[in-house]
Amino acid sequence: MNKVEIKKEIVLNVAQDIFAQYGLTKTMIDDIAKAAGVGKSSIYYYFKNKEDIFRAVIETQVQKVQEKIRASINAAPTPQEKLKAFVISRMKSFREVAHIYNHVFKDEYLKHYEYIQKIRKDYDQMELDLVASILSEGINSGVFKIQDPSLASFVIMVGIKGLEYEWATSTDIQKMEQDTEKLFEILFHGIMK
Amino acid sequence: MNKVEIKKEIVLNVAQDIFAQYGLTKTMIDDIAKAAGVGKSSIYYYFKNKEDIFRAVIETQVQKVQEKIRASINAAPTPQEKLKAFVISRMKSFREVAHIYNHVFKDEYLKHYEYIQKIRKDYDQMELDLVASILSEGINSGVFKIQDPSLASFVIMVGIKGLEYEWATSTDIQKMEQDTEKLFEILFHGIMK
DNA sequence: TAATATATCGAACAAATTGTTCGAAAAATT
DNA sequence: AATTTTTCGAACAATTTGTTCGATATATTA
Repeated sequence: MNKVEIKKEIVLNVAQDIFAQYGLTKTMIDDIAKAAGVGKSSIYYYFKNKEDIFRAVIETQVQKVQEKIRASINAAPTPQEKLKAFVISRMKSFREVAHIYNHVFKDEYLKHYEYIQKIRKDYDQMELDLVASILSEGINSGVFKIQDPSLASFVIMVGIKGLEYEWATSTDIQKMEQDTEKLFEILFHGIMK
Repeated sequence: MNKVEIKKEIVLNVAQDIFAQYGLTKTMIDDIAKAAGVGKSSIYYYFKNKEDIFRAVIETQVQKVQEKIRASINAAPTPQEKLKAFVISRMKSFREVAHIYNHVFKDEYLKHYEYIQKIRKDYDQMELDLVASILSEGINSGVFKIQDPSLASFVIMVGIKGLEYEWATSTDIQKMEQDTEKLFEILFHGIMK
């Protein structure tokens, strides 16, 4: 990582915190510049404009969430446990980025419809593929009996998203994991051979 | 409370939340108006300007903190327990208004030096008087041996403020109360007859 | 009901804010 | 020493936003 990339990283890190607290519109370039310890105009040496920084922050966040989820799935041995790992890891990661998540998907989603929508859509598709691949693996190894994996993963994702609100308001992670366990107990007995 | 006062109260309540989150400068009149469900210009029927709302919010907060502290002192039977009640109640109240407290006394204290300084000064004086009166009561009832109550209360207040940072960063209220207990154990044995 | 007072808001404006550009000056590299 | 890379102050343009004002709606009073 060369010098420019390091500086970019620094700016991105402070921008992440400030955006998380204030959102896109209420964050000023000078806020970021001051926090990063550089002049306001220097920011434009690294990024095209404010939205460019915001986009980079969001993309970094999304990528980190993806990586965490993938890692926890890979660490799980069986398809059943992979599914559980996916749900729990997703839940935890979302809680970690809850602040910026609120700004992106609630406060200001109207103004920046286009590219936020695209990021969201891409992310949703990636999750769908992930779940579908877990299900396929389960079918191949003979533990799941599913006719249409992509349909099943769609249903699973819809279910998870339906629980999002409940998870967002709860503070007891252990209880959430227990609830997830219960959910999957029912789900597994519906699809297991 | 008449209609105007009720509306003022509503505006003040939403303004409190928004100021707590964004601070004075980053809060827009329209944010408050939208949250209160009124037109932007209607706000000016109730308040002179933005700072007027901010000042009212701060004053309300300060007053509520004062009331809580006074109530808990009155509920305590002995001077020793009144002192303890003061410290613990103050600590808890400050934690409750921590968000707005940060904005008022950290982020923007330079811009609005004059009246924030005055509010702070008045509040400090009130606390000083409160502690002094508790000490006086203790002296009169013969449980405290103090030459100069106002000097002693000044020292106590300085001590409490010195602990503020530690309290602000800690999340374990029970531990904080235990620490306070220890502090007062020492203090009491120094001043008790 | 008519008349008066109270309450609300849209539109417009002035002032301030702030994202962005640009050229010059450091700092680093060749 | 020359050239390239990096940084930033100052200025500008565009936007934002606090505030005003007159008109309209709603409530009150006579």
